[in-house]
Amino acid sequence: MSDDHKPRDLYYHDYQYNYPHPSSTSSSLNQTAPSVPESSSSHDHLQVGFDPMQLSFTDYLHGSLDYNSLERAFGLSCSSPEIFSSIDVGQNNKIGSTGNLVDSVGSGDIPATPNSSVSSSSTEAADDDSGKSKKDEQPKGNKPAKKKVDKRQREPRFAFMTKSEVDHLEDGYRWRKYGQKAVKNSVYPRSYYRCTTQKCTVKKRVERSFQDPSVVITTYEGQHNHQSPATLRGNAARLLAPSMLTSSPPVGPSFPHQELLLQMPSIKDNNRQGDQRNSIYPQNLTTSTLQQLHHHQQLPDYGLLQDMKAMQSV
DNA sequence: CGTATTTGACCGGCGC
DNA sequence: GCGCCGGTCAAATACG
Repeated sequence: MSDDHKPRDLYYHDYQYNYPHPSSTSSSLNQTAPSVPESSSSHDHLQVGFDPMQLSFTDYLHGSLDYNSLERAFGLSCSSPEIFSSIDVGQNNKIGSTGNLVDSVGSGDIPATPNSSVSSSSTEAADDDSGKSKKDEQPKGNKPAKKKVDKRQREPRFAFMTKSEVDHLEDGYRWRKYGQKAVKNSVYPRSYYRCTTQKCTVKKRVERSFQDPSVVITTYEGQHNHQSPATLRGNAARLLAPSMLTSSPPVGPSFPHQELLLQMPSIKDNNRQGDQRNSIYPQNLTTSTLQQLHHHQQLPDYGLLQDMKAMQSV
């Protein structure tokens, strides 16, 4: 009962934002890329000079509108086997391989900079196979009329590894926690969130790496079909400090600035087999890139471009 | 009082 | 066929 001493709270390290000023921790992403072992060797190791000032974590979320396109845009087709193999959700697993996942990053990719946060991410082709689709809306208690219609209708996933003190990162959207489960290879539980927007079916999982507690793995599943509450209140600003604009969660002062090491996982299967073609370090994710995506995919506006433009103007 | 979170149970896929 | 495990539900509880 109560509330304060639940063991689980331990997992939620105090929500403290020790993050320095964004500007102070900008750019270091490049440093992570190189740490990737042999990997790149000769392939296109896209090193991402991800500039937080141009694109924020939130943007990635928006970018998730179309993982495939992003993938394409980034030229992901190559990569570092190591990171990918572990992060790759390809098989019927889930990014849950926390241990490995983090290991890759935590071991050498992540600068031990306490203040700076680094994250990596990966997407999963819509062709997910876990097939855990069980029931989407039918009550489980009763006899569901339809059983497995949408058998494998899994949404694409997009995972982020973020070095952060807070488990639940503010991304501008409102989430409702609907479950928490202990993960097999981790002492930390995995939390399940769902976008609170009515028709939005986006879900996200948040778990902390047990090997490196400072790393939080956030996996987004699905695409928002609406603008983020934060966006509605202000674009540019939101990108820099989403939480400040979100009136909802009483979170800290600002979103811990992080640099992302984006990893687009392979579309899983296909021909990869532990080879070498998966992962990546995205190139600079610039406005143009997004615009391209936007254009190619004819994505709804969702304010993404506006955001980007706003950012540029800033 | 309304909303969000917690938490145990349940479901279904997968590997053995 | 059985057990394990991830994912989700929903009642109970906490909180503002």
